[in-house]
Amino acid sequence: MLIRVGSNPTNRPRCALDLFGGQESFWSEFKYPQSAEIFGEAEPADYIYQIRKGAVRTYKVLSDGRRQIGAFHLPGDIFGTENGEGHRFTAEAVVDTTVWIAKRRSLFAGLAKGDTPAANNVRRLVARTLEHVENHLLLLGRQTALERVAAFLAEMDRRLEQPAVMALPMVRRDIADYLGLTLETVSRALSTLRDQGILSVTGPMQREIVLHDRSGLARHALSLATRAEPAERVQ
Amino acid sequence: MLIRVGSNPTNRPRCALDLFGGQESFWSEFKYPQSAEIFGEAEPADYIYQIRKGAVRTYKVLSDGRRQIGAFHLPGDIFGTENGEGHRFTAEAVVDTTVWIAKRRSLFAGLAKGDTPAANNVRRLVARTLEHVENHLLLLGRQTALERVAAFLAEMDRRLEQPAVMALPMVRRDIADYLGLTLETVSRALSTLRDQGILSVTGPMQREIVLHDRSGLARHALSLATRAEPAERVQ
DNA sequence: CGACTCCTTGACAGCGTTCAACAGTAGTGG
DNA sequence: CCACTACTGTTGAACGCTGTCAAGGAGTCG
Repeated sequence: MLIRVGSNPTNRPRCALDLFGGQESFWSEFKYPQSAEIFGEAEPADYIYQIRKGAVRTYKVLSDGRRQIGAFHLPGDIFGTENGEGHRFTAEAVVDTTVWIAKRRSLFAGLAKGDTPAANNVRRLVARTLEHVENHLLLLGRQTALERVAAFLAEMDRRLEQPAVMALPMVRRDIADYLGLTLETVSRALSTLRDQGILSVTGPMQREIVLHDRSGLARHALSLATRAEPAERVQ
Repeated sequence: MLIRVGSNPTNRPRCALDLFGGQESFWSEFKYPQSAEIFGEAEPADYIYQIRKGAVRTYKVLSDGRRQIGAFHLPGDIFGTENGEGHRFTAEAVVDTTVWIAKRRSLFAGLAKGDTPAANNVRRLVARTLEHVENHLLLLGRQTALERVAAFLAEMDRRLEQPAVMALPMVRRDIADYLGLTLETVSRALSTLRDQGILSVTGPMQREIVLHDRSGLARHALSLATRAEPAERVQ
């Protein structure tokens, strides 16, 4: 149905997230069922969101249906921090998801009043967003399918704090649309890594990954060139 | 040699760019010859730059030499506005380039003091950067070679304000590294558009483009899905 | 049980890359 | 001025990575 489904917004837990540098702010808790749209592209950006539980994908869609997922957001992550007039992505719950929502007005009001700790935190947040999307440019423009999947797994492993079993919340098509591939290619890359002994794929829907060889994975996920050792242009 | 080559930084024209909302600031003029490095990845970001003349490319490089250009900057554009500790891109002059440079400290000092016009301008600048890079994600992840080249030409046409003859400052390899393609594929796409009568390629180095059919070009450069007309997923 | 979704795997095709040849241009030094 | 070299761009041919199409198994849900 993709309509906004929220719990009663009147129960507002007071949660002083460090985003505000000690200034207490009011956040409302909302719940979205799997595949529910949290906000749509070009909608006014009135709130910012922090995930308590679940996962969210933000994406753009071309007129013929091709989709590019810009990011996955996991518990603790803050999203919806667009600086402009409205959202530039659509946000959907990957699985049943609980978020805390705060009005942007209060946030930027504090920022405009010279609340430098809050301002710095917001800037750091935007900087992280920018850094992620810029690294993703390099992945989408210049890496092979195997490198992309390895980079994705390494990213998830890091963000989930290297669990013994990595439970991916998203389906193969989501991964594919995040990496600019097809779901078949993602599946094949996972099989390749499995055949190399780098990981195991388990779970009822094959969505649990056990990493046996993190350095082997890192060998597939490329690193940036260092200034000390200038890269020879291959071609 | 790629070392910083600057004119005497002591001559400082006073230029109140509207970035500061009327607050006058001091900018120094610098000149960089073709292919000179303006700043390197991970260098401290002490200055911001506005282009007076020429063009600049910002890029990342993988350890094996694969390069992804994140953006081209043209006269009037401001770049080097990273929020974090240091630059996350390398910036090079595409051709002989003149820039105005301002110290970041003065800029963010005004921002922290609650200078809301300046703060809003900086935010708008970062928002534009974010918007461009997010659209580029969609291009790199989900568009064909012809669509990418058409989108690039449409972008340059718009930014150069639809000149009769579009003089591209960058070589084919730069375009390819911006679009995630090879230079041969870029050349082939240009030939295809030429054979379709959409443009002509002229000039001594084939770097002058005359657009005959902008709507024909727009037909190749895809548009985002609209909310009113929900996209049927193709596959 | 039946319909549906999700995932894997195989066969094949195609788009873009790779490799190569050639032409035009710019820069350099005699 | 001209030869020489390096760089840039176009085009052709072949290859290969990834997409497309298809089949089948496993899990989920009513």
